[in-house]
Amino acid sequence: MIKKLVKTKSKTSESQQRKENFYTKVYQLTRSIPKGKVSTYGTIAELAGSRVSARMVGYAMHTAANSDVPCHRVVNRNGELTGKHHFGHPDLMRDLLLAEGIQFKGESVDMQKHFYDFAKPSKSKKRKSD
DNA sequence: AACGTGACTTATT
DNA sequence: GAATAAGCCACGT
Repeated sequence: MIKKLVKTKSKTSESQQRKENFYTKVYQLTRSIPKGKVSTYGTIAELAGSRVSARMVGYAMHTAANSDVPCHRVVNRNGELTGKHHFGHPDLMRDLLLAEGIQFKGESVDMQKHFYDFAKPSKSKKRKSD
């Protein structure tokens, strides 16, 4: 513990760091999704920061759309390809997922088979009976 | 700097 | 059970 108050910079950096950290986590988590699996915004949001809203995850994706982040493996809690319209072509996302071996249910991903739980237990965390 | 918008989710009506 | 409201936080105008 040599120095802990080296706040030479303004506090602005702090908030900036926080959000960058959040994005980074989101990227990491998204990248850690194995091929043939998908995850949801809510899950990632919780793992990236239990306080952040799932919306930010989507935003992070948009920001990371140019990175190596497989955004197509991230869908909403309903398994719907909500962000398909952001891939350049509405059908591109579905194509990518299909190429990964992911099965579809109409316009949505078959979550029951492809929902990737990063570290969550087999049982839902707060979902009721579901 | 206020306002609107958005790749979400949950609760209420 | 579909429609509406509200919470969430960052970003562009």
